[in-house]
Amino acid sequence: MERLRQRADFLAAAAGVRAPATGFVLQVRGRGDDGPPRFGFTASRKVGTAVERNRARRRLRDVVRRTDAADVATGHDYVLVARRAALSLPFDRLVAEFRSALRRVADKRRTGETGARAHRVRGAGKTDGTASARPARRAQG
RNA sequence: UCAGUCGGCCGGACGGCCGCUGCGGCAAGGGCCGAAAGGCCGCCGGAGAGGAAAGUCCGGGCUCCUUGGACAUGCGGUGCCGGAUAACGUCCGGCGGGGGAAACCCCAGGGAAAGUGCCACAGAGAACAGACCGCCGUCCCGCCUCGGGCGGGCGGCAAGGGUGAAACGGUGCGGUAAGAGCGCACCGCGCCUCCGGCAACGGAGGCGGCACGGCAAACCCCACCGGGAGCAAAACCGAAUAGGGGCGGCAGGAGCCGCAAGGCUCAGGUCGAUGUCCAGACCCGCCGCCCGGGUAGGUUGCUCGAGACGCCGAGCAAUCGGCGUCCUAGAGGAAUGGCCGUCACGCGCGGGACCUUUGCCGGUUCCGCGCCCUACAGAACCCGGCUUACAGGCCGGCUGAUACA
Repeated sequence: MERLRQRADFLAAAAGVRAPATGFVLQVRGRGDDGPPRFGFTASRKVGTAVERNRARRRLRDVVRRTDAADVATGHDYVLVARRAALSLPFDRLVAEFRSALRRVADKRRTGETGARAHRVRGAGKTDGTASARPARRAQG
């Protein structure tokens, strides 16, 4: 997994498409090339103390690591902004939320529209039933 | 065993799957990103948060700044004595004062006879203090139920009451009209001498009749210490763009001066919604190359150090010396983890057995289920301290009580 390091990259992603969830807010920006996707993680002071911020960032990092491939587009930067719930939510729930958020973001980018379509997309994310199938396939490879 | 007190230590364990960071070794040829500097990509091995990593309150190392140094002034800090230390406001050992039955704990603990200032309220009186109640008189006046009493005047008194944080030292005896260091003894206080101690200070003796209230976290005085900023310090490498300097090539209307270089004048272009005129400001060339400063960015600084552990020695101790062994996190939108299982510890609920009891309560142990699945908390240049936070647990010293021997 390639990580975002420069402050400018984070600022650019913040201006892109966003998809809120209980545990985090996902922000995506197309870079305009076809390199590998990159990920950044942010946990502000609002999340809690230094210990809690580190823990939130590490959990989100592993959420991304276990999801990989499929819904992630090449040539895009993804930033996960941690919320306080990222500390207490069950891990499986976070993984499901991340898949849902990825799908919503992809829809938004395809239609070029935001706002009105978000309701339908959020409903589609809840019916996602492939949560347990993906890690199993990973184990074979 | 219980109660208290002081000090030290630990602060989950094991395993599975999947990851991260840097180090060492092996490979050494290539690929990718970038304009460059530089970065990333392979396999194996071992390593990877704390006692406070925290607050950023003191003290240092290190780096840069004032050209460098000295002194003075100002400002800030510290404040019993001795020792430890690189240094400290830290630590150790003492001294003095206060608390406790004791172990032990607490103290911002220099100077108030260098000066200035403040001491509210209450109270009669508060800093060369003071008669409100009261006590006393062989003094004077008046009245009466007349060897006495009452009231008033004059005078004496700081013992008692009352106020206050504090009232010209306390207790006792003598003394007196009543009283008072007025006199005496003891205690306190001040001064002097001697003795003990490196010293803070302690002890003894003598003298003084008591003067010298408190506040210096009020100004101040005295002694000692301190230049400022901080790793986003700082060093090196180094784009794009704008601007600076230099070199070369090409272009350069008209007139005048000049051999020439060049100079002057008139033209030329840009500026306001547009055009003309006037005034003003600016440009007064274009292209290529080179140089230096410097921003983004990159690399270094970055972990071998007042280092850790063990043994021996010195010292009451803080600590110091010697010898041996070891290398023990180095990130940078920030690695040191995520998920799961088993176990331990703790807490709660239910049940069984045993001890105790009339019984309840209580204690021990076993089983099952549930909870927390750990508290406080995450290195950010590095050390020495201080302060604050902390579930639970372990060990030891000392004091007191009880039991046994």
